[in-house]
This record gives sequence, structure tokens and C-alpha cells, in this order.
Amino acid sequence: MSLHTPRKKPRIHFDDDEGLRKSHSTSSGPSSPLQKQREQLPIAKGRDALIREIRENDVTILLGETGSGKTTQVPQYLLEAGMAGKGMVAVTQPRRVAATSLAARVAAERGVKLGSLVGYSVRFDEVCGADTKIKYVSDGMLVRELLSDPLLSRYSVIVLDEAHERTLRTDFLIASLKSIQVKRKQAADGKRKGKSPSSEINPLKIIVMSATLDAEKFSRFYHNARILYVKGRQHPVKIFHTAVSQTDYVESALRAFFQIHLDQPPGDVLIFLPGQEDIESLEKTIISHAKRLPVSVTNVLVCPMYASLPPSQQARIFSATPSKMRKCILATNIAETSITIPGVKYVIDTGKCKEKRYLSKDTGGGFDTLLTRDITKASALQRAGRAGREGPGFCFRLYTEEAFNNLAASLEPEIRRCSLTQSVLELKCLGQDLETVEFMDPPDINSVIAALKTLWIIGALGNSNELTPLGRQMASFPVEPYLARIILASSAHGCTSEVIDIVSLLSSSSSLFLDISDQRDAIASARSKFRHPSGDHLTMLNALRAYQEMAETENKSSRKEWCKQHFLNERTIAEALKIRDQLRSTCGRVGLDWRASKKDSEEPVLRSFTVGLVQQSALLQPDGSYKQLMGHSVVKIHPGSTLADKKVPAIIFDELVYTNHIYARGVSSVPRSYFNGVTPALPNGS
DNA sequence: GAGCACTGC
Repeated sequence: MSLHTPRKKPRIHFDDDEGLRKSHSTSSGPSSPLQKQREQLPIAKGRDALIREIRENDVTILLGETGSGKTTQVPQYLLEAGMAGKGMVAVTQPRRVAATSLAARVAAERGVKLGSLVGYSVRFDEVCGADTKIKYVSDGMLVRELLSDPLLSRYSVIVLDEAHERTLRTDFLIASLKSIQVKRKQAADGKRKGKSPSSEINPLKIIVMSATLDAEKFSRFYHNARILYVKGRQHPVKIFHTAVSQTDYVESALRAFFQIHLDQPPGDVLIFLPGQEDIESLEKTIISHAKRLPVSVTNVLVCPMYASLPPSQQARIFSATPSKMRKCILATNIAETSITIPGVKYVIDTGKCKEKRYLSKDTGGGFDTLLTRDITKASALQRAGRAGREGPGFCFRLYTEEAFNNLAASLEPEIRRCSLTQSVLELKCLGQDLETVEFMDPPDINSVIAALKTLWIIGALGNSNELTPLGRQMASFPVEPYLARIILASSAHGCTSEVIDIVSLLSSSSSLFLDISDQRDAIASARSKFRHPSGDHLTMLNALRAYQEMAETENKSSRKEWCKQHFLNERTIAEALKIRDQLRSTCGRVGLDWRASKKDSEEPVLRSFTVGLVQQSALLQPDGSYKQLMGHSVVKIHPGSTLADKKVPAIIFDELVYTNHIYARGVSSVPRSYFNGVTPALPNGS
């Protein structure tokens, strides 16, 4: 890094620099009672027209900009108009926090207790009652509900919110609801004609809510459904592009930040970066440059923000900025949709993000890629909007206007980018095939073939791709099919208790072991206490057991301290313990004894894992590299693994991610003989 | 030699 102070660096030239120096007003407004606020929302003016349209049409596409109030108001309008009938209004959300906080907001607006008229339902947490009419649900929850109630008969209206995000689960619902609506209409018509008087099935109304201009596509899919538009309400954000394209976005972000810091009035700065590595490096350079500024200049408070950051450090961004300081938040895409940071007036957008994409291989041994790429127009607009939450804001794009115009309109839907194993299995349970279901965007045929192959290898499907009893059992576990296979395999090896402990940790959303890049030595020595010679799976089990032993006698704050000392993520442990409860009760339902234990014996556990991980395994080659057992890729053990640098005859692993190399993460060493008999077709007779 | 973000009764 150069040692110049930022002032001596050449300025980045943004178009319309003049406008940047003009006055900066701030917003203010007296807070008003909830009902008055409701009436003032942009959507309130269109209430009657909206109800009329929804009443007259089976499907309505509602396009609402940020701040229109559509997500909180439309369900209430439906209720007030009597359109819930005897059923419920479900509103789906891609994120849990959105579902729970929206439900709380709407309950407050109606002056009722959460869980009475208005409730929510997400994994591990359901606040609903017999009189609940408006229910906010995570989209994954509604997919699970579909498996036990294929017509979703409890709901009169289903609102798919944030449909533009095109998550795999929303796409799954968009496709399923189309055929459900036909079936329910037929059933209801039959009832009217007296053909099936016992039927309680009523017609279903579908409302698709979206924020971007993909409306025509949703409309075409639902037989040219009506599209309604609602204006939003956001403070204006002035957008600047660079005059010329930038070669190094981290360097450019550094310069742009100090231009704002030195020239612009108070207000916090949010910088969007693709990942942890860039965030850490920019954090260091901003701090070192800020130290060289004259004492008269406002101090800088740098706050990194990404999902795997320990919660205590994440909390910093929500605390008020100390006076005479400027907060500078360095964030990934987490700040684009998942969290809203108060006080942000300036956004710096590098135009980059990381994207996970599944690469299927015809050999069946595919892997995920996690690479930095350009964002989309939709994403650029969303990022800019983060500057206009509380008052007029400014967005500095570190790319030219021409580059912006050349960005893709929106992200490719998840169904085209990720492994489809679980979705194929879920559809099989509903008696359908992913190849024949009508999706808005059909999945790639190679991904479908890869998913079918995986399901066949783990025994969920038979030779004619028919669902096996084993496959149906796997689908009842709320984990990836290969993890469910491991649990089922543990039954024969008598170690379900140990296996469920490990699977719960693997299925958690974040890693058990914290990774703080400048404390890696301390982390390695803390972890050596738990280290098991076979590798990461049993090391995780040792860590979990040590935590539980400690937790029996210690109080909350000393548990927290213990986790900190051992660099364990307490949030992961808490999540894993909840997942474990679910898995234990699922075991009960499918007739497995989760108490079965082989104590400290490693062989049964590793044998069980090998059954589910045959496809995720590699053999040591004479040249010291590892090559996939099923597939042709050479893989490296991830440096964070307890087996990094170790040479063992064979490994199994949780996932394969291509970043700089193809890395195997979550690795254990197993004897090659364990593969005998667990795979239907081994290549080369190895 | 090192991880974007979500979700599951």
C-alpha cells in the first residue's frame, strides 16, 4: 500500500461533481399514530382498486417500489374485504427475520397480540393461533407444508412477496401454486355441481409481489395476469458514476471514501464489497490512512460487516455513531437486503459481488464455484437505495455509466445456479418430476441429471428413477438428502446419537469454528484440544461434547466466555442444538432410535458418513494429490481443515468449493475399504 | 494456504 495521505492521491472523477457540492438537506417529520401512517402510505390511495382487481382475478401481479407499504397493507386489505373467507392469507418471505418482524408490525397496526389474528411461522419458531388469519411465513416453510398438504387447503390467498429475488423455494412455489390453483378450482366447481359434497376445497387466489421490472414474465407465466403498479416512497439518492473505469476496486473505494470524508458533511458511509478478504484489507488501509489525517478532521470508525463475523462485532454497526465521528461500514451483500443500517447517507458501490454457482459434471462429481463477478442493475439500484432510507443520500459507483448500462438486468434465478438434489427429491414425494413440472425458468438439464444421479447413488431413487422407501424417509428430514442418508445409515451402525450431533453442526448456517484471519495461530492451538486424528467430523463432535459438558455447570456468561476462548461460534451451537431436536423427533417418526450410541468408537461414525458421502470423496494419488473417487477433478484439502497438509489414502468431505483451487471443506480420513459395498458403481473397480 | 447471501414443522 502506498504511504501517501489520501489528499495527495489523484481524485477519482465522478460525473456531475458540481451537484455533489450543493446543499444537503435532511429529512424530518413528526411521528404519527400507526393508523395515520397507514393512511399515508402510497398504496393506501389505490386500496379500493386493488381489492377490486384481486377479487376479479385468480392471479394478480403487484409491482411495488420500496416504501410503498405493499407487504404490510395488502394482507390487511384482503382481510378487511372478507377475502380470507374461512381460510388464511399467507405471505411468504425469503428471510426469517422479515417474516417475524413484518408479522409484529402488522399485529401492532391492528392493535392485536402477535399470534392471534396476525402470526408468523418460520423454522423453530411459530407464533400462530386458531384465530390467525394473516400468516407471514418463510418460503421454505410453505414448501415443507406443501409436502404434507399438497393443495395448501388452509389458505384462501397466498401472497408471494419478494418474488423478484427468485430463490429456489419461491420458484418452486410459483410453479406449484399454478397447478394447485387449477386443481382447487376443479374441486370447488365439482362441489358446486354437487359432485363431491364432502369437499371442503375452495378456490385459491395468488398474488405475486415484486420490486423490479420482471412483471411481464410473472404475468406471462400466469396466463397474462393483470399487472398493478404502486409507487414507492424513498428519499432521493443522487447517483455518481466514475468518469473512467477503475482497475482496482478496493483502491478506488479507499480514495472515494476519503473524498467523501474530507469534503462532505456528516453522515455515515456504507461500502459494498464482495467478500471478507477485501473487507479486511480495506479496513486496514482506511485505519492506517485515517491516522495520518490532521487532528482537526473527524475521526473514522470502521465497521466490517459480513455474515460469518462474530455477533458481538456485528452489533457495532447498529450502535449510534459517536459525535464527531464518521462511521464507515464495509459490508458484503448482507447489507443489500438482509439488514438495514441506520444513519447511512453515502453509499460506495464497487459493483462487485460473489456468486455461488453449482457446476455439474457428467461424471456426477460436480462442485460449487464461489467467484467474484459484476453485480446486476437491480442490485445496483438496491445498493443505491440504501443511502436514502432516512433522508436524501448519495451513491458513488466505482464504475462508469456505460458499465452500468451494460450490466445484466437481474440475477439468474437460483434454480439455474444451484444443486437441485433436494428439490428433485421433494417433487418425487409429491409424485412429480422436475423435468416435467412447468417452471418460469426451467432448470438446466445437466443439473437435473446430476441430481437424479446423486439420488440414485445414495439410494433415494431406484433404477427407473422411482422413489424408494429409503428416499421417502430421507425427505422427511429437514436436511440435504446426503445428510439424511448418513443419519439413516447410522441406524445399522448403532451410532445415530453421534451422527445426529455432527449432522446438526454441518446443517447449521455458519461454521462451528470461528475464522478470524489475524488470530489464526491462537485459533489453531485452541482447536488442538478437540482435534481428532480422523479429521474434521469427529473434531466437531469433540468440540460439541466439550461445550455440553461445560454448559452443564456454567452460567450463560461463562458459557459465552468459554466459547470465545475456544474460538467456537456459540450461535452455531445454539442453532445446531435446535436442529438436533428436530432430527431426533424425525428419527422417532421414521422409526430410528436416536439414542443408539457407540460412545467414542470412530469406525461406525465414519462408516455412516461414507455411505452418504461416496460422491464427496477423493483418493490419494501417487503424486500426492487427491483425485475425486467419482469425477476427474483434483481437489485440495482446505487450509482450515484439521487434515490440511496431511496425506492419507482416502478422504470424505462435506463440500467442494472452487475459489482459487478446488477446496474440500469438512474433511475426514477413511480407509479405502469403507467404500466397498456402499456404492452401486465404482469406476475402474477401485 | 483461506467462506457471497438465504432456507427447512
